[in-house]
Amino acid sequence: MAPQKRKTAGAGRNNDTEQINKRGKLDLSRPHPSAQQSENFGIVLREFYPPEISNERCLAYNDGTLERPIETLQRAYKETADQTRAIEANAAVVHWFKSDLRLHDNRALHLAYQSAKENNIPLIGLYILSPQDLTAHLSSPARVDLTLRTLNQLKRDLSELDIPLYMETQESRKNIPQRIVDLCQQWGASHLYANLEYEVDELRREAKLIRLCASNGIKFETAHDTCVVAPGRLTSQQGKQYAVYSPWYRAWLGYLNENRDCLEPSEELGSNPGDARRSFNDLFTSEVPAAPENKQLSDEEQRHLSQLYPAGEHEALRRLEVFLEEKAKDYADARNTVYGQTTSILSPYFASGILSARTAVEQARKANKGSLQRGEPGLVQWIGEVAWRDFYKHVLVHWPFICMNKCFKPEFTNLEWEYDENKFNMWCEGKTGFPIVDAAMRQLKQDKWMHNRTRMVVSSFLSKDLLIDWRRGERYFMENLIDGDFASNHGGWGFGSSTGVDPQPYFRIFNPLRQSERFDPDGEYIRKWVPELRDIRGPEIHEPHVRGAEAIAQKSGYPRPMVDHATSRDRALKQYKRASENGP
DNA sequence: TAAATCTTTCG
DNA sequence: GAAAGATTT
Repeated sequence: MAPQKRKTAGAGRNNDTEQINKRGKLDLSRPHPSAQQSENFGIVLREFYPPEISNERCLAYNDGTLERPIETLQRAYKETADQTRAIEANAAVVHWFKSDLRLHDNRALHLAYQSAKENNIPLIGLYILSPQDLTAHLSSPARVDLTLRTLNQLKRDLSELDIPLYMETQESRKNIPQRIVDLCQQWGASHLYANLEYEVDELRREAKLIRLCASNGIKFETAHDTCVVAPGRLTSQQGKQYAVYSPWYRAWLGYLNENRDCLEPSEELGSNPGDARRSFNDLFTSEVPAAPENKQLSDEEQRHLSQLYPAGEHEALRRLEVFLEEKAKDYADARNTVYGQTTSILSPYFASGILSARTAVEQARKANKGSLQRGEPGLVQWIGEVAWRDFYKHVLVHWPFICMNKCFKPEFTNLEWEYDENKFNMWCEGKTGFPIVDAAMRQLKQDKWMHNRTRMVVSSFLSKDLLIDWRRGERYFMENLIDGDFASNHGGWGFGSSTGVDPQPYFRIFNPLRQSERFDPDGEYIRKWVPELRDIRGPEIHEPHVRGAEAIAQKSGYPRPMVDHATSRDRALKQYKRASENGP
């Protein structure tokens, strides 16, 4: 056996250099060494995922000779095709709502409706809340609350079309496929529809459901819906998945210009094709489930959040319209200004599927006189931001191992992150002594949302200035954000910490002070979120302790900077450089 | 979608 | 010696 070059010594380190081939690409034919790093990331790994997800199961997704979850699903369809070909519709058609909580422009719902119409049978909506799922996926109480509030509206809107929405709680996620089959059989439904979610657990669950349905005489059809361009559609000339946004974006634009039907919204639903009031009357009284105990908001939070983010797709469509009419023209210039409503704040609605990304892009295109890439700079830029959402979902489908606590760039797996609870808590609580960072973290804590610019600032601060494992920040965001979406959140953290696909280069380290001066020039954002500094009027607010506002800061108890940025910057450069030279 | 530092240019 | 430009991290 060829001798292996000795890398950084250290307990639990795997020094296998063959993992990375000469082009620096991940060798997918063998387990990734980071999978054996559970000692290093022990606290993270155990906290992130339930213990039944072992390292071995992580490896499967990482192994190119095995299959991706999307391929597991495709295989399930292939192998059950004979069983389902002959299935005929009988008493009802079911649409299973997941994170597609809308009637408008919903691909699978529309297919379900068409199927019901062709067979003159009732359409039934189904929603299952799984507390175990919510816990495993770190769904924030705010997002759960928005979901439940939206279900109330969805139920009303469906009811007006005489379509019932049956909702229930299933404690264990494992039981969901069987429960769905049971319900279908109870209702005499032989056709089930749902939109795909692309996370590993979800795709594997759906693959199981396809087989379970097939063996029980039910045809389960899934649709690509959440992305404007379905994952897998865009590959480079060499047939590879893009790992850089810009070329991917050009391909995305090209594809949409060639395939205009991708942007066509699904037809509006009419009233229930079958008489559900007669056959399924009791389903109309189904109540929205309660939030699980660990996902509850206080009354005050609930009031606050339902004011900030009113539920339902009518609100989402209204916001879209207002944004496109009033804000979009300034968006290109104003979007980085962190104070005031310069952005659309549609992310909570995208994340839970209350608004269709397709509708959003199509409406923006129309507002831009039919062009996706030329014309009004604000509209073009905004379409590009919605495209980032597609990009990160495509990345997730192609490299599903990112679902398993892996960063995209393996060389940064072994970076010597800090795990200092105290420092981490100072970041969480917005007590770092860097006004722009603290303002952002407090905005997150109270509004459960943060401006995109400050997401980059605080993620850079955590991973570069504090050198704390970016996964802790990723997790904290998921636990708090009302718009928490795995792919976008992971993508954003990978970008900010320079460990992801198309990241900013590791030596591109934000200077919190410079960011503050550029994007909150008048200090209004800081003044809004950091009351200790409210009385500081001038530019010293960005750096109170060294700009002559020390007295105010001290009196109000605003903390001194917890680190020296220049020193931290040097340390981060050194560590990142070392990790990138040493490899995984 | 960076910032720091080094180098050149101009008055 | 400021400001613009190029290079480095």
